Amino acid sequence: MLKITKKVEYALIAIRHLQENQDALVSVSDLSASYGIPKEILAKTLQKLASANIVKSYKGPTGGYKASKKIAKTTLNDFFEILEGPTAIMDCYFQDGCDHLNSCNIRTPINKINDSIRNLFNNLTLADISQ
Amino acid sequence: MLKITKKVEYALIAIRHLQENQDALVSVSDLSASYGIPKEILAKTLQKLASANIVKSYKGPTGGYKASKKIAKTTLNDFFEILEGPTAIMDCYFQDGCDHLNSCNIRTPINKINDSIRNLFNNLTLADISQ
DNA sequence: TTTATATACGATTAAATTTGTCGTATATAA
DNA sequence: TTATATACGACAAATTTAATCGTATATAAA
Ligand code: FES
Ligand code: FES
Repeated sequence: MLKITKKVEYALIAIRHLQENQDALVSVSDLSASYGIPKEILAKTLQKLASANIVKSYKGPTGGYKASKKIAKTTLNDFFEILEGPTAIMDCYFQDGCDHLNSCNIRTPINKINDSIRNLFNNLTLADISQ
Repeated sequence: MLKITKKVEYALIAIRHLQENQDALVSVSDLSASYGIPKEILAKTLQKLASANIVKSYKGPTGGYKASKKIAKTTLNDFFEILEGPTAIMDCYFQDGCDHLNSCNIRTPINKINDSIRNLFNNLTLADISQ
């Protein structure tokens, strides 16, 4: 219930490390070894962050990842959605029909809760939660 | 990721129904049939709400549940915690040791995010999200 | 007093989601 | 040419959530 995934947890760890070592080029193997994170999962996670320009990737030997300038300004909502898709406490929030078709009496509360959470995450940046 | 459970969904449906029919005594069978919810799950869910005095229960034939006066003032956080235990995006929030022992670099961000969410839920009542 | 129907509660099974692994391709510095 | 890094997709294991089953207890009505 309302838990974040390991993917997001691992991404946070990686991002924090890259931010604290701004100019270093860090490989997945290094991060994986330092923090005890399965290499393949972390790799795929960083690939997603790279394609969203949150981090920069460099291929080949001596390659790895660096923090991008965009990183601090990124909102929590964008960060989560890059990794996990739309932020919603129920799937129906982003769908046309609702799960209960005829007799749904929770559309209003579900939307209110979700709006509040999205509003919260849209107004918190990765920089905000780091200090 | 950050989803609510069916238990909470079912509880919301039941609560909304009981609030809209303040004086009626509604049985689990009725609710279950009206909204297409598995009876046993809904029963256990309402039992939890009853022991927290969110709803009142009446045994025997013609028995059922009623909304209590406490219901509207209940915060979202209390409501969630009655059904699902402590609100936390990661288990370590409520534990002494953290999951990464030596090399945890995400304690601050995890706590900030969780504090924000708990603050949000503590300041929203069931009445707030219903209108 | 008997019977039917409701809540109460624990144990177990089924389904869905999340987490982790494996295999292969491509880029590039040495 | 070779070793090492990112990139990406398919699959398997593990965990969590959802649903079912079984039994006990209370109580209104016949
Ligand atoms: S079930 Fe989500 S709005 Fe009806
Ligand atoms: S893992 Fe949660 S605080 Fe370290």
